[in-house]
Amino acid sequence: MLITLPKHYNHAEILRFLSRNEKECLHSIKQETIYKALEIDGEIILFSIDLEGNSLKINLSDEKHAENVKKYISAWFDLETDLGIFYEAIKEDEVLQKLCQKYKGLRMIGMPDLYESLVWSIIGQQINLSFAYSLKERLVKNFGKSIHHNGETFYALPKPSDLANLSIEDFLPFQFSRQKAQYIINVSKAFADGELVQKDLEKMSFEEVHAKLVKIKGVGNWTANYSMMKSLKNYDAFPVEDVGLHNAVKNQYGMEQKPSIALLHEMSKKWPNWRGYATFYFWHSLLD
DNA sequence: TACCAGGATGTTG
DNA sequence: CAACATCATGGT
Repeated sequence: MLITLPKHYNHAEILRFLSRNEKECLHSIKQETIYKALEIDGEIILFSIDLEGNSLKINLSDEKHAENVKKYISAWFDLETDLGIFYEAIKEDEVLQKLCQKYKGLRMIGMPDLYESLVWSIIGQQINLSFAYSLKERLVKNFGKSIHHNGETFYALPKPSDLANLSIEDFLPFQFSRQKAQYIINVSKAFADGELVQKDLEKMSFEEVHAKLVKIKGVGNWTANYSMMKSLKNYDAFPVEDVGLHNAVKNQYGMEQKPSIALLHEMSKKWPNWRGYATFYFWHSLLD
């Protein structure tokens, strides 16, 4: 199966982003081939992605899920967005424009599954990324399904129902704080009980979705915006409290101190309608 | 060793 | 409503 690539597409930068942490367990990369396992309808499937000319070549463990996988990859690598519009929108900002030239064709690597982005952002709250990856790895390997291929094991994210009925104590051996464990249980219950349905949220306004998300204990403004930009294609969702964004902005603009929230709101006026995409590009600059 | 980490919530003044 | 405490531990 082939997926034709859009106008601006930079596979090298996408690979660089996907390789940013060795402990990443929800996909893996060997010899520039990307592997990912997904749980669909209770069964686990594995697919791989290779760049081939102006297309992505996809190999599947089970052809009957071809359409699902194609849609997944399109959302994961954000293949539908016209990046030219983004680059045009931010041209008033010379610093960001320079980043856009440097990473031209980098697409926002999303999380097509809203549950994944919520769990991941809760894990990442207030701890360093390295530790966050360790926590995610323990969660996935202990509660997620896995599939073997060529002597390797690939893991899929646990489903909400896998975690919804756990207790806080079940998380403690994996070094989750009680608070973090409770937050993840809260989100899992919201999905398992049908309180959050991604397909429904995709039709709602920013304000409606934001309100529904922050109603869950453990989901604040940062988490809601992070998930909306990574999973709901809300490219203006702005996780303004993000420490990584603060550090990247400080570096890129050569500031003495990290910017305040108020200053970031002011600066982001030069990224109209694309504050989330801008944030993603700033995050990417941390890999340089 | 102290301080920070891709925050959120509850309490206090 | 703003400031502070708490979570809890890895990384530097």
